[in-house]
Formats: sequence, structure tokens, C-alpha cells
Amino acid sequence: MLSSKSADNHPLVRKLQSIGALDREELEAVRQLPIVVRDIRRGHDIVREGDRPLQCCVVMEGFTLRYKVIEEGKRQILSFHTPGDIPDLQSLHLKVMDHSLAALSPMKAGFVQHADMRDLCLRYPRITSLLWRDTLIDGAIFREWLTGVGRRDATTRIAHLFCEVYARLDAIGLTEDGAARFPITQVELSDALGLTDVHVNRSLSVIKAQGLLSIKGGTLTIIDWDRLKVLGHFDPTYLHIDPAAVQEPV
Amino acid sequence: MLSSKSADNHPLVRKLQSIGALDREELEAVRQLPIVVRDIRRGHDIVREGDRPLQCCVVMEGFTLRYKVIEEGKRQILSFHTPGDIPDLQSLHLKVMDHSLAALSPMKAGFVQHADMRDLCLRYPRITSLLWRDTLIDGAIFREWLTGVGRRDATTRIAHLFCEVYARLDAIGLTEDGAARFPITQVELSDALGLTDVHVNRSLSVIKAQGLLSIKGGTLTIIDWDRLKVLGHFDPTYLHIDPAAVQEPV
DNA sequence: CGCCCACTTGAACGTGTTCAAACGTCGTGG
DNA sequence: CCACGACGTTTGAACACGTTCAAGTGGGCG
Repeated sequence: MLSSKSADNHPLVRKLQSIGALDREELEAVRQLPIVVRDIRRGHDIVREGDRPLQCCVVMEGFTLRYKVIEEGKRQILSFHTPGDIPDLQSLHLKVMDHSLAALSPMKAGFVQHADMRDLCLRYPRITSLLWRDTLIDGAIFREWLTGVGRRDATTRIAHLFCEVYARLDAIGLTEDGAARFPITQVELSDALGLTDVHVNRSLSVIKAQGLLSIKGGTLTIIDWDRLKVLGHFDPTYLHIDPAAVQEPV
Repeated sequence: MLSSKSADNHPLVRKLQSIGALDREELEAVRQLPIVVRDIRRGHDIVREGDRPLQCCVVMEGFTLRYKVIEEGKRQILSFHTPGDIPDLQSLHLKVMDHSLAALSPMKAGFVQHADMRDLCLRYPRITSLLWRDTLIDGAIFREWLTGVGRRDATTRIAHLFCEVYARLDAIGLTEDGAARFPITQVELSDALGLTDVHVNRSLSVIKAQGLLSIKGGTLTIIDWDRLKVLGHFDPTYLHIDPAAVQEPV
């Protein structure tokens, strides 16, 4: 589960290459996108439910999450996002945000005007397709999460989530020797998995005790990938990672 | 919650009009799409997880559902689809199906070749945008379901689902006097809501006993929309139905 | 040093599950 | 026309996974 690939310093370019192919000219067009980068502090909202943004947000460094708050004050985390992701790309075609976007860690957010994004899409249909594809993968991940929350038990869900996070980080080259930066609290885990923090704590302890993974100080380390995959019933098909972009070791 | 709109006999056209605006030429192009219609029997699969389809499926009449089966033989229903929907539109950009598509009721499925779909998109960028928008709404519905399954109790989830189904049917003109055709079993409900059929039965009985809705013989009747909405914490924003396409009664 | 935040642990509880049986209805065939 | 089977719904009772409430621990940072 290691991958070596052309390291582009632009997170968006690297991400797009992980899910599909673009030619030199198209890549250059992506690099030329006007983008304004801002530092965001951990926990701060970037866009809120009900907003009507005129720009979208590229994760340049760090991590974000999307979430909904419901009446009783409970929260459901909908997704996590890694560098290169555009977590609110949907706002290009859905005027009103139906959920919020926040920083999971201290991060750098790059803002691109919708108008510039639309220009890019009009000039490069293949970029349109690839961005569309990206939002479709987003949907595929929701389906997998829905299945987990609806039909899998706590331990399986936890294992599955770490498998997914690791696989996605690996696809964009952010893993090293089975370890990756991923600073998440147990409360956040529980809000993502539809569990309580207490129960996450107990189930996660068991997984750790079995020597499958360690998560400490913001670093996730996979100790036994094969057994973790089995425990989490993890099959990465739904991530639709371009096989051409990943070199699985023999 | 009634809507009168230009009734087009092409389900896809009607559906697209419910989520956005197209001009005369674009509508005509959609109508001209080569499409092969087939009758499908209730419960039969249309596409299966692992397939690599070269066409996508437009619901012409009746209903479909998407689902995943997990290891232990359990099933999670991911979505329901009404006439005009293209439940596997994602296959245009994601080669491998990560879930299956089946008929919820006896239905007519229209098949459109991916090649024809791509042609249409290349010639009409606004149609591309609208179809993209449609898949984004699909994603928004997944997010809402995820939130429900993750954080809401059984009664709320059930009420919410019926609100959603009714609102969507209303948007495409398939309701009449607070009633709509929607033939679903309690087992299917439970697989959609992440519950057991036994528990759905009990919770649904309570909702019926409170006089909020009736569901019998394949017909869903909303008896008290306001109270049902409150019970289900239903806010239709996430459906992103084009306000211009719906006339809410005063 | 002291506070805050995340994590940990214990014990009682409850929502939803599991297993099992019975009931009703509809369509089919004798 | 009735018997039968299939399927969906209903009901009961025991059980369990995960929750809730509460208290305590540990580490990082001002």
C-alpha cells in the first residue's frame, strides 16, 4: 500500500491526477486558476449551512470536515477532506449550502471564484468531466458511510473509517511507511460514525489492543493492514481511485 | 404542497424542469435522446455491483432503488428513484458500479447509451451542468440520509423518509390530493432506514395511530403534513428543488 | 503551576434487535 | 368456489449493543 508518483506541488493537480488523467495543457490550466489562500484555525467554519457562496474552497494543507447539526444539538460529520479536495465544489451548482464545512486541523484553504471555475470548465470539457467525477466519488463515499452507519457494528465502522482515510491519503502521496498525519479526536470519530464518544473509546481500545493500528499525537499508523481491512470489511472499489495513478507493491 | 406545472410527457424532461431551467432547443435535444424502453419486474436487478455498464437507465414509469449488500447478508438501501431519475448516471464517469440498482415496483426502464449521453453533454454545456446538478442533489440526499441513520431515532427517520418521498413526488407532479403511489414494504423501509422490519412495524404503527399518514395498497397518503414535517424534522432545502418549478400554495 | 481538553473507566439504563409464532390478504390452481 | 401457498404484517418476550450519566486520569500549553 505504498505509491510513488510524480509529485506536483499543487495539491489540486496532484489530487486530480489521482482520480484521472489530464494532459499537459489541462494541467497547466488548473495550475493557472486564480486562487487566494488563507490560514484557517482548527474547528473554525469555512462555509455554513444556509450560505450562498460565490467561491469554492480547495484544501491546500491540512484537513477539513463537513457536518450537519440537527435539532437536538447533535452533529453528524458527513466527510473528511484531504489536500487537493474541493469539499464544497457542489456549491458551483447548488446555490444554498445544505451543511457546513469546517477545519479539522489548522489548515490552508485556497479560494477559487465560481466564475473562474466555470470558465475553466467551459474551456476544458475533460476538466469538467474530471471534476464531475470527483463529486461522484464524493457521493460514492457517502453511500459507503451510509451502509456502514446503517448496517455495520461499531468496531467494523471504526476499522473501516481508518482504512478509508489511509487509502485516500496514500492515493495522494501523504503516507510514509504505513503512517500518515491525521489529527482526529474521538468525539469527531463518534460524530462521523453515528456513535457516542464513550463507545468509540471502548471499541477503538480493543482494535488498538489487537495491534491493528495506533493513533496518537495526530498520527495514524497502520500496524496490520490486512487484518484491519478484514475487520473493517474494507474494499476500496468505491473510492474509484484511478488504478493508473497508484502502484500497488507486489 | 401542491404544484401545477407544464406537464411534459417525457419523464426526463419533466424531471429536469423540476430542478432547473432549459431552453426550447435544449429540451428538444433531451427529447431526441435515443432511448430503449424495457419492462422490469418488481425486485429484479437492473445493474449490479461490479458491472461496467455502457448505458444508463432512465426511470420512465414506476420506482427503483439502489442498494448494497454486505458480508453478513444484510442490505442497505441507498436511495429510491422516481420517474425521470437516472439512478446510475454516475456510471458515465465511474466505470465500476459500487452498488446495485433494482426495481422497487413493476416499472419501465429507458436505456440511453453513454456515448449518446456524452454527445449531448458536449453539445449542450447547460445540460451537462443540469445533469451534474442532478448528481449533486443525489449526493445531498445521501448526506441527509446519513444524518438520519447516524443521529435520529426510528420514528423521526420514518417520518422524514415519507416527507422526502412525498416532496419529491410532488415536485414532478405525481401527487394528487395529498396522496401518491409508492408501493414499499416494511422490510424495504427497514433496509433503507438502518432498522429491523419489526421495529419499523412498531414505530410506523404509532405514526399511523397518530393520524399523520396512511400507507396501504401501495398508496401513500399524507393526512397531517405539518405535524409529519415536525415529527420528521423535515426541511426540504437539501432537495434543492428549483423554486421556480414549484408553486407552493399560500 | 494550573487549567483545559481529550481520553478513560464504571455502572445503570434503554432503544432497537433477535427469535419465534401467528395473522391477513391476494393470486393461483385444483 | 374453495384450498393452498407466498408474502407482508403484526405481536410477544428475552436480549444486547450502544447510550447515558458521572467521575476521574493524563498530557500539553500558557
